[in-house]
Amino acid sequence: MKQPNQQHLQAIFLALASVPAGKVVTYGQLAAMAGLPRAARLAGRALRDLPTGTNLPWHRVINAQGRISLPEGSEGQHRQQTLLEAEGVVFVKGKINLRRFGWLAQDDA
DNA sequence: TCTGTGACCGCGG
DNA sequence: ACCGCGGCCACAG
Repeated sequence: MKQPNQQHLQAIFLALASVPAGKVVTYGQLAAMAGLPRAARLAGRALRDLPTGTNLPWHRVINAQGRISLPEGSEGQHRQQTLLEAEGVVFVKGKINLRRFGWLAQDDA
């Protein structure tokens, strides 16, 4: 019997745990950090399956457009934005400037 | 084995 | 800047 590849999810969670507060990463970057370059969707699935009371910084993961990937107006979306703002992340018109808050993307201006 | 689905990504129009 | 389309990876039926 074949059970879900928890190895990959494990790697993703590990990478996620290494993301510092006040910084964010995209699903694609997170997957890459976990050693899965083209598995952005897997990262998304991993977070979706994540339990509610997890201690992992799931909220520091956003899409490549600098936007929160949860349904607009959903509770999760609002909670994620609130958590990020509490860490100092700034939203401009619903979007985050990855140049400033992206962990891998070094800031400049 | 083949088809459909998803907290994604990047390119064009 | 918004929308649509194809591509990608892993999983479920």
